[in-house]
Amino acid sequence: MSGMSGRAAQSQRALMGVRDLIVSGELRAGTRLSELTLVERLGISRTPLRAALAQLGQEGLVEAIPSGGYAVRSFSREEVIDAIELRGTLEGLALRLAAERGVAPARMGELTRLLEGIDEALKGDVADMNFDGYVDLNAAFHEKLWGLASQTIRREIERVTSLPFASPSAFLDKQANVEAFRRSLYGAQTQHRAMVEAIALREGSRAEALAREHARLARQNLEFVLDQDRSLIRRVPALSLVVG
Amino acid sequence: MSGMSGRAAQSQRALMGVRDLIVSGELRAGTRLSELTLVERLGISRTPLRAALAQLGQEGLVEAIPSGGYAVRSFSREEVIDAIELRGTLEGLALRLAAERGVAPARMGELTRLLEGIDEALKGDVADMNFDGYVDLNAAFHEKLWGLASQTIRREIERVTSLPFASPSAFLDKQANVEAFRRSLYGAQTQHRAMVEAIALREGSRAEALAREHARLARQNLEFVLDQDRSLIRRVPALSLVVG
DNA sequence: CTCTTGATTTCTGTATACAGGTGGTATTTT
DNA sequence: AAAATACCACCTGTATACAGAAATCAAGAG
Repeated sequence: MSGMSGRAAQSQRALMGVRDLIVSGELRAGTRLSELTLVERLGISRTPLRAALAQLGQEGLVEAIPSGGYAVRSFSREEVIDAIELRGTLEGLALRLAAERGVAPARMGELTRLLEGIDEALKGDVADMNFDGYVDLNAAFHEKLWGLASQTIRREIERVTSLPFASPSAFLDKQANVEAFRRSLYGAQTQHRAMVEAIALREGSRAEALAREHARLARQNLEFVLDQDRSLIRRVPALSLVVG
Repeated sequence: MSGMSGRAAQSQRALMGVRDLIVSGELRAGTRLSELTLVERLGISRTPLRAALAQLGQEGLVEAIPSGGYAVRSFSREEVIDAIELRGTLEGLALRLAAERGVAPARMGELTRLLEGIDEALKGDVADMNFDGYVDLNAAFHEKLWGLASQTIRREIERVTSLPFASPSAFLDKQANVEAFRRSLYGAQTQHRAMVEAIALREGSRAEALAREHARLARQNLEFVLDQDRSLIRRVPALSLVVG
C-alpha cells in the first residue's frame, strides 16, 4: 500500500489517531507510547507513526524520553495557565499589528457579520441560547481574527492552539454545555465587539489588551473546573492531562 | 551502522547538516531539497534525513511542496520583521511574568554578574571594544533571561529563535564585526540593565516594553543591511534567504 | 526476605527495498 | 513549427528488515 490519494495520507492518519488517543484520555499522562502497540492499533506502519510522534513532540503533547521513545506529557495547572497566557499574548500581537497596519474593509465586514451571527445565537436568556450555534460561530470568528495576522504569526498561534486546553474553544466543546460556561459568553461577545472596534479605529494597544483579557476567560473556566466542579474534567477534552 | 552513542545521533547530524547548508547559503532560497542528493552529501541514510526535514519544516526554514518534498523557504522583508516582532513579544511575555511572579535573588545575581562582564567588554570606545567577548556574553545573558520563563514559554522562544535571522545574536556573528553594529551595543547594554532592574522592582509592564524595544534593535540592523549596505548580506548568516 | 546480577525480551533508531506518482523530454501529429 | 501525447527517469511516501541499547524478569547471593 503506497502513494495513496492525499499527500502523506498515512502520516496524517497516524497524527490524528494518536492525538485522538491522547486527547480522549485513552492514553493517560505519563504513559510510554509503544510504537509497535500503536502501529497495531491504528493499522499503519512504523514510518508514518514515527513522523506523527515527532510532530506531536513539537506540539508539546508528548515528550521525548531520554532513553528513547515518547511519553504522553502531563501538564501542571501553572503550565496550562502559561499556555493560555501565551495564546493571549500571540493573539494580542496579531490584533495590535492588524490595527496598526490597517485591515481591508471587506475583511472587517466579514468580522462584523460573524459578530451579528453570534448576537443572534445569544438571543434570549441563559436558558434558551443557541449554544451549539455559538460554538461554531465563535470558532469561525477566531479563525478570521487570526487570518488578519501574517503567516509567521498565524503559524505560531496555530501551534500553541494545538494544545487542546489552550484553544479558544477548549471549554466550548458541545459536550461541555454547562451553565457556568454559558454565562461567560455574554462577556465574551462584548469583548469580541470591542476587539473589532479597536482594530477599525486603529487602536493597537487597546486591541492587544483586549485579546489578552479575552484569552483569560479560558483561564477562568479552567480554574472553575479545577476548583469548583472537578466532575467537569471528563467533559472537557484533554483536561485529563492536567494534574493537580 | 546503528545505535550510535547519542540519542538519535544520525538525526542530529542530519539536522545540523541541512541547516548549515541552508544558512551558509549553499542551498539558495527556493531550491528543492532532493533527499537522495542530501543523503549522499551528508553521508547518512534517508530516514534520519527525513526526520530532519520534517523538523526544519516545523521551524519554518523549509516548506513542504504540495506535490511532495521540501524546498528552502524564502523570506520577505516583512516576514523577517514579523519574526523579530514575534520574538520581542515572547521575550516581553517572559520578562513580564518573571517580574510579576518574582525571581530568586540567586538568579538575579547571575544576571547582574553577566551585565558587569558585558560592561567590561564594552570598556573603551567603539574602536577597541572586545567585540567577540560581547558576542559570547550577550548570548549567555539572553539565555539566562529566557531561563526565567516557564518551560512552555521558553520552548516557544527557542523555536522562534531557531530562525537564524530572528535570533538576538543574528547580527552579532563574529564575521559581522562592523562599526555600525558595534555602535548599537552601548544602547543595547543600557536596555539590558533596565530590563534586569525592572524585573527586580517587579515592574512587569516596563520589563515587557523594554524586551520588545530591545528586540527591535535587530530590526534596525536588518534595515541597515538591506537599505544602507547590502554588501553585509553575505557576512550575516542566513540573510541570503531574505528577498527584497 | 531483599538486593544484586545476569540473561532474555522488547524496543527504538537506522538502513534499505518497494510502489506509485510527478515532472520532464522526446516523438509524433496537426 | 507548435502543440499534444506518450514514454521514461527520478523522487517521495511507505513498509519492513536489522542491530544495538534498555527494560524486565528471574535466579542466586547476602
